[in-house]
Amino acid sequence: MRFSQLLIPTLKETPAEAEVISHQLLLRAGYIRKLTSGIYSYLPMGLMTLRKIEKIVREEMNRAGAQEVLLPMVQPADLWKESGRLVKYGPELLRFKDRHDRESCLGPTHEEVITDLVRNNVHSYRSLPLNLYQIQTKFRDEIRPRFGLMRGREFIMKDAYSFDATEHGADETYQKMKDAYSRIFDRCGLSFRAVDADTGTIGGSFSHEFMVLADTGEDTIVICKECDYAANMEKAVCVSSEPDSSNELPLAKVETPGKRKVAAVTEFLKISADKLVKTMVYLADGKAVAVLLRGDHEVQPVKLQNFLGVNEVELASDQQVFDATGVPSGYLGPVGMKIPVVADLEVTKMKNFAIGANEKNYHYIDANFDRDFQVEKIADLRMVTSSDQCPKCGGNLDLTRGIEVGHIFKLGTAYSEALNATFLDKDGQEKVFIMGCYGIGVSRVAAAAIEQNHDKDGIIFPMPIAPMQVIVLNLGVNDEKITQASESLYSELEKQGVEVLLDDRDERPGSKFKDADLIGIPLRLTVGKKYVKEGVVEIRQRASGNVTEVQLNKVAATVADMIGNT
RNA sequence: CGGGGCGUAGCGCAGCCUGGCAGCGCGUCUGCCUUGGGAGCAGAAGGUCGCAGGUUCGAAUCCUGCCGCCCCGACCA
Repeated sequence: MRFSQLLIPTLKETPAEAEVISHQLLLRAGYIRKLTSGIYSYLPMGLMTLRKIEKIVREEMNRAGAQEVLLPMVQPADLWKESGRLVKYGPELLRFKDRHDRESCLGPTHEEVITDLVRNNVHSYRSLPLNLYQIQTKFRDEIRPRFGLMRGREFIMKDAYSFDATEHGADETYQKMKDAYSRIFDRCGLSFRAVDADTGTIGGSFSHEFMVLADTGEDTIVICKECDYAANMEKAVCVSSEPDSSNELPLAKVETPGKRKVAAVTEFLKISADKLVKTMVYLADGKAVAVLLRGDHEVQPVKLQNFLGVNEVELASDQQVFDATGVPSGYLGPVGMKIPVVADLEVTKMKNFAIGANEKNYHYIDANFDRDFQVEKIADLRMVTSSDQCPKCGGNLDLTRGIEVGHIFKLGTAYSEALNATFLDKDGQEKVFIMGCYGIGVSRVAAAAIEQNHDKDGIIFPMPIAPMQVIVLNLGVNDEKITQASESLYSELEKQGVEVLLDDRDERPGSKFKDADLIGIPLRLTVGKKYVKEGVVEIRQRASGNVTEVQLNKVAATVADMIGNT
């Protein structure tokens, strides 16, 4: 393809609206343009990259035995009523009425549609297992779209759904998908980890997220430095300390005038934060519940939410705390607490700690669990910290940022039961399908790849997902010899099946070099002065900056070699 | 939805406080010149100053309402 004829509107300056590097570079390199908040047009270069990613996804999905389908984007609301998600999914599901006043919605995901398809067309265990996938535009009316392709409202997703006859089979399918995903992200040249994750609104029994490691990621993940343990913060298991074996001292009430925050109380009492238990009040679906936590720990809201079995937890305001407990916030404690109390596991290991006395300006010291108070339930409710130990091997943990590019769920029978999707098993019994679902944010992969591969000059695409493999710079469009060499090189490479972009624009060399760096094509061939003088073409690798000069007739072979090796 | 910021040429911005000819840089177009890291000179095109209303002799500027965009938070594959 010729640069002069392609729509590649590169920008010299960074658009003000772009905050993260992938967004900035996608705009500057002419890959995408915004239509409105969270909704983007893909220009030729952007689309080429998406197609590259899709190709890898298709190959690996097909290899894993999945079949490609294409499901409707517009879906009847009735189907969502049937699954119970019309309400549960919330305003993120874009709803509208058609001309006949029929309630419809734009598909944010396709569990309902696929389950409907399968229940109507698959009736026997003989057809199982079955794994169907599609690559399609999804629409989710995100509360706050941001960071360009990282969190759009409209985005391209590969979603797959599996149907198995047995638990064992479903687990095997899940593992197959996990392996396929690892191969996909490997082939995309990404540095990633598969982490234990919460199942969220999709539901199901367990799941893994595939996280690309990047500082601009929206999620924090915890990874073990010594073994392969990795988990989302919402799921990371906190290993509690050995129980403190000190002798229990008598409970004593002390005056702590105006000391409310952990830092103020511990300073006043001359103790460290790990010798204090704080009492946090949360509203769980509107009902107040107190959570006990070591002073230097934080509540992990999703753990709390799942533990309590509620849809929503929210930290109570000072006023709400007072209304619920009759105690001003800052002096709350478990002794004589009016609302239900749950405790983080770590609290049960502590001895002789300080707590609020449920009375303004007073705390207790040398409180002890069980002796001085009881709680309703105990669980791992806190946020893991970098000083925690790996639950698997006891090694040191690292907290790092990640971009979620894939998420796989073992759904179990949640949808097949809701939609009554059944098959006849070997034994003649009617059974519900055991399902799994598996998503990849294709457009997000492109953004994640850029977050991970760029420098001050622009994008550095890994070869497998670069829009093109090679760019040829004709530095003398008005010089017959240079132009002739560029053209013959261009057509020779194309003949060999190399994806090549010829910069045949009448621009000065500087602009061509800058643009080539910006758009991130892995190999750059320069035909210019040196060709006229010495008959050589310069080959430069975008990633390493390594330069080699070779005679014109050897270029194609050298390039083919380099592509094979990247 | 809460908090903050912004909206002036394709892009980046100044002008607004203190009302009085619509500006700058880059880009675009034409010509000359130049050709290995976003050159130079000369000329040109391009604006409903987000929209609506108000105040005023006069509004990009002051007031009111609305719309849109970005960031933080809550929320979310």
